[in-house]
Amino acid sequence: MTEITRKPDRRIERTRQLLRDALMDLIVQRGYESVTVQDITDHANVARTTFYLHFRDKDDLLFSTMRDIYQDLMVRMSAARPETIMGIRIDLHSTADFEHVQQYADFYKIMLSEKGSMVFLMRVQALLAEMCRDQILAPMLANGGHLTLPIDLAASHLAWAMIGTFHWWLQTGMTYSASDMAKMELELCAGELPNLLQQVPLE
Amino acid sequence: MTEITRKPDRRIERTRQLLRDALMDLIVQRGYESVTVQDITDHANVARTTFYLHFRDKDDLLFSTMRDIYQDLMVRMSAARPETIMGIRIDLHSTADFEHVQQYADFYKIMLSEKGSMVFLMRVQALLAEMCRDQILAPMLANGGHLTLPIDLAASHLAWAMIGTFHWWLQTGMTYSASDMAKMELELCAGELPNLLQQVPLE
DNA sequence: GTGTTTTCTGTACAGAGTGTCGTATAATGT
DNA sequence: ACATTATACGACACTCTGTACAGAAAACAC
Repeated sequence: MTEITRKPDRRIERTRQLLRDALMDLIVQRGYESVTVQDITDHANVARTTFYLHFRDKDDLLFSTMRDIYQDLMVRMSAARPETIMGIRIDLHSTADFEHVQQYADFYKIMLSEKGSMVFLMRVQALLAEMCRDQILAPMLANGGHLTLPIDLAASHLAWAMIGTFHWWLQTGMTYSASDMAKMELELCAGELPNLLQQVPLE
Repeated sequence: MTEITRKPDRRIERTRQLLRDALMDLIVQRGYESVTVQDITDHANVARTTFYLHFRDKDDLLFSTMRDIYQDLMVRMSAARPETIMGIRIDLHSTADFEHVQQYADFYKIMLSEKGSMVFLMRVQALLAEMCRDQILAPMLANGGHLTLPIDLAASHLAWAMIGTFHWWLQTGMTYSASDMAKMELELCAGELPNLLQQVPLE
C-alpha cells in the first residue's frame, strides 16, 4: 500500500514466507519458547544469516506471522458484519471468531498453553478487547445502554473471557462445533452463568 | 510433615530462600524470561553451581516461589472463609483474592504482562479454576442451582475473568481498592455487564 | 569443644545459541 | 545482457547452560 512496498522482490517474499511457515510448523511441534532461530532457518532451508536480513529476532517473526493470520481474521469478520441491527452486532461473540480459532487450531492450542508466549497472548488480548469495546460495548452504550463500570474494564473482561473459552475448547479436544461454542460463550457472559451467580444472596 | 522433611539443614533453607528472593527481585526489575540463572545467583550472592544443587532450572525455582506465595494465599482464604452461608461463599470473588494480588502487586504486574511467563499464568489459571469450581459452583449446584453448561467450562471462565480483572487493575495503576475491585468483578460476571448484554435482541 | 557429615565455593569444560562481519555466489527486475 | 539486490557460507566474539571435581566452610551430633 505504501510506496515503499511497491517493489517486493520475489526472493524476499519467498524467504519471509518460508520463515513464517517454518515458525508455525515448529511451534506446533515443540512450542514457541524452545524453538531457536537455527531451527527455523534449518526447517525453512535458509541460511541463518538470512534470517537477520528480514527479522530482528524470533518475536519479530512472530509478529509478522500474526499480521498474516489476523489479516485473514479481519476478512472473516467483515464478512460476518451483516448480522447487525442498527450497527450493533446481534451475535455477541460471532461464530466467525471460533471458526478462525478452529482453522488455526494446532497453532492456538500450543500458543494458549504453557508452551506458548506471553507476548502473543497479550497482543491477542489487546486486540480482542479493542474489538469488544468498539464493536459491542460502545454501540450498545450509544443506543441507551447503561454502564457504571469503566468501559475498558468491561471490554478487557470480555476479551479474557473469550480467550478462556478458546483455551477450554482447544484443551478439551474441540468436541463442540464453532457455533456451539459461540452459544456457550453467550451463556457464560450473559445467560445461564450470571443467572446462577445472581441467585446467591449478595449481602 | 513427611519424615524426610524433618532435618532441614539451615544452609539449605537459607540458600533456597536467597534464591527465591533474588528471583522475585529480578522479575520485578527485568521480567521473567530475560532473567538468567547467573543473574539470580549473582544477586543472591551464591555460587552458580549451588543453584543446580537445589533446582533443576529457572522454572523449578519459580514453582518453589509460587508454593511460598500460595501458601500465604491459602492462609488468607481460610481466614476469609467465615463469610459463607450453608457452605456457599457469599462474596463471589472475595476481597481476599484482590488483597493478595495487592500484596504481591509488583510481582503480578510483571508476571501478568508480556514480560511474564506462560507457565506461571497457566498454573494460576488452573488453581483459580479449581477454586471457583469447588468453592463456588459445586456448592451452588448442590443447593438446587441449575447449569446446562459443563461445570469445568464455567469454572475456567470465572478463572480467566479473575485474571482479566487482576490484569486490568494492575496495568491501570491500581487506583481502586481491593474491595472496590471485588464489587466490580461481581458486576462484570453477574451484575451490570450481563444485564447490558442481555438487552441485545438475541435473534 | 572435637569430629563427622553435608553443603557451598571456585574453576574448568563442552555444548548450544545469538547477533554481526565480509566476501563470493546466485537470482531478480529492467 | 546488465546492474542490482538477496542469499549463502564461514568465521568471529559473546552469553548462557548444565555438569564435574576438589577443596573450603559451615552445620550437626555427641
